[in-house]
Amino acid sequence: MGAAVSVFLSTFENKVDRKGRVSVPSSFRNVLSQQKSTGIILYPSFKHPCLEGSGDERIQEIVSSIDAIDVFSDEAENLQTILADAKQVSVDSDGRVILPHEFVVHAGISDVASFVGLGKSFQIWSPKNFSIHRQKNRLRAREQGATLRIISSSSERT
Amino acid sequence: MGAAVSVFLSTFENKVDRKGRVSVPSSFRNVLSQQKSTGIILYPSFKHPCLEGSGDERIQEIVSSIDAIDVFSDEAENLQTILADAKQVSVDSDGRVILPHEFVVHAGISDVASFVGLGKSFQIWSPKNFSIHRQKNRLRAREQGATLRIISSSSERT
DNA sequence: TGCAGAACCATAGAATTCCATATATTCTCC
DNA sequence: GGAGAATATATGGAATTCTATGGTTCTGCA
Repeated sequence: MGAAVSVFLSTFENKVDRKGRVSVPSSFRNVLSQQKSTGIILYPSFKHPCLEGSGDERIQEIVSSIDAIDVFSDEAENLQTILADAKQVSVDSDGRVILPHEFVVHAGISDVASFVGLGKSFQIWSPKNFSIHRQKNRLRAREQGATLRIISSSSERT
Repeated sequence: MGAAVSVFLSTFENKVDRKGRVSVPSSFRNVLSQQKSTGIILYPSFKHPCLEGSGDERIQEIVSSIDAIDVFSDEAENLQTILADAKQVSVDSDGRVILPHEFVVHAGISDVASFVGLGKSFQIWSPKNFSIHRQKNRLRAREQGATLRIISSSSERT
């Protein structure tokens, strides 16, 4: 077991079997258990052909956000859309989850899924789409000199 | 049984049979039983061609809201309209409810109903109407960047 | 008695749990 | 430091349980 970091980090490629099962990277599972999450929340990204994932305690935050604003506002409906599209998947005793079929389709996943750590959350991609996405991001980051900004913003918190 | 999150989540399409019976998604039933609801409260949505649903303790909240505001205000009348239009339906031993005929008509439901989780409450749509509604919302959410806002707001915690 | 609603089976398919194994990684003891 | 043991991870498959759904019977009420 690597030294436990409390954030989702790095990228892992795992196989998706015929039933849609896929192992959650063990380091991700450690983060989840630290968060006391009993499961994982997944929802299709608005922006990209991938899935957004996080511990299920995140759902409480979304629900609270909805409560805090006008129930009939666009904003509330945006957040509700996430809830409507989201699914909770439970991690089985072998550390696997089942990717719902619609999600597999949305992300263009066939037999391999890339788990991409983003700190507080993570994404699930098809390796192919992710490598394209990654290359685009790197190019842009280099042009914009994002490195400095990232370092300074991450230093706010342990 | 997946680890239960105590909110209505995700979307399920279930069949409505000739008698108007339809299965309540099992995860919704879990939320309801956690709330100690003996039944479900349904009322037609003002805004959309769909039904609003929740556990029956939600009615208490609406009643309190009415008490809290000016009895003769428009808002009070809106809330009272909800009470007047609402119906309680009971969940049978197989986990099904019967959708009242007027409600089926209001929502344009024929033989399939979509149960849409919105956190503390849920909606029931005809799949067709819902897919239109959903697409509109997703487009708007994408433009308004709902995803980013959630991620950043949750990262302030803990 | 006839009808509508409720309770009661029955079952196919889906989802969850359990078991087995290959591979990689870490530990231990020499 | 290194060989082998013990552990952990990823992955495939089988067995079991749960859910959704159709049909039938029962019951109260007009």
